[in-house]
Amino acid sequence: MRVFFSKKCDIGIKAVLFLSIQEKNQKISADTISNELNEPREFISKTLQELTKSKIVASRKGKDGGFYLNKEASEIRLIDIIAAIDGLDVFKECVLGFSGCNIETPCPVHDTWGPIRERAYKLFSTQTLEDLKEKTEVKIYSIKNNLRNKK
Amino acid sequence: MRVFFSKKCDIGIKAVLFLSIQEKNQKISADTISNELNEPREFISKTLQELTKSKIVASRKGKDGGFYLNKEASEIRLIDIIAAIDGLDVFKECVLGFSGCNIETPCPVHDTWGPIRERAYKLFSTQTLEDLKEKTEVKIYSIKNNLRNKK
DNA sequence: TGTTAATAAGATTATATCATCCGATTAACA
DNA sequence: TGTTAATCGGATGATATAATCTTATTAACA
Repeated sequence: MRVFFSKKCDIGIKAVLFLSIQEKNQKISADTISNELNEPREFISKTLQELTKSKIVASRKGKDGGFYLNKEASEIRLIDIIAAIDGLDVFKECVLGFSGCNIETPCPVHDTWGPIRERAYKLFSTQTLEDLKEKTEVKIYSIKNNLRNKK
Repeated sequence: MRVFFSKKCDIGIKAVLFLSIQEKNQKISADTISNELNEPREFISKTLQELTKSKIVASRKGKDGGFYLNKEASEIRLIDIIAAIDGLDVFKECVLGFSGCNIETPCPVHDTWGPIRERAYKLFSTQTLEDLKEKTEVKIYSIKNNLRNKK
């Protein structure tokens, strides 16, 4: 079930996080990422293709090909991935779906939602993948272990 | 485009807010609500039917029938409507869609997202429709005026 | 008691999102 | 230079959500 971002966006974030903890410029196949994250291979591949258009990742065809980060991990933020896939409407539109919700004609929770949304935006826009690296490693290794235990 | 809740949930909230500023126990037809909120009549009616099951609103068939609040406005919170339609997963599940995101195996933003989510939950669960009444009136009248100006 | 105007409820259609499939292209390397 | 293994990109299928339609039921009231 969707929480805040679309499934595709979730997948994109996970896949890019996975790439961010690999050796620099190492090419990783969609197949590998799929196995490690336990997400459909084609969905991973489609989503990463989309992210190559916004220059966040790059890809290489052919044998030993795969995906890799197109910038330094310290130059990529989660908000860049979100902007590329879902867009930033979630940080702009009215939380109750009212049209024309702004300071002149605010919805009943406009004032209270504003700061929350701002804080969320900060969360995704201040930290870089480099900042998140340790936490990312811990989480991604736990997925792998979890899968092993289930077999 | 979806922001935080489903379209149906948005519609439910708007419709119940609309009912909350009517004279007590006055029955309002789905048709009227549809016109005032500028939303599809059938969608309004379907959604309110769903909310009758959770006893938030009540309805009366036949001539002069319609929908009305089943409780005092001071006893209904936005979270009650959200729980009835979308459920409360949005306040529980991992914002990045990681499975098993908890204190033991947290996702990279688990710690920072927690307080934001909590604040959002508070926003929807502490204020009642009665508390929001004035703001609701202002917003809903602005929709009507906006529509008139467009004609 | 018949007409009218409303919701109720089930069925259906439309749209967006999610997921998969397959042929074309590409590059490594034997 | 042929084989292999990867992405690319277009097409398609599946599912969930959104929106509509249709018929039944209900209640007011002339």
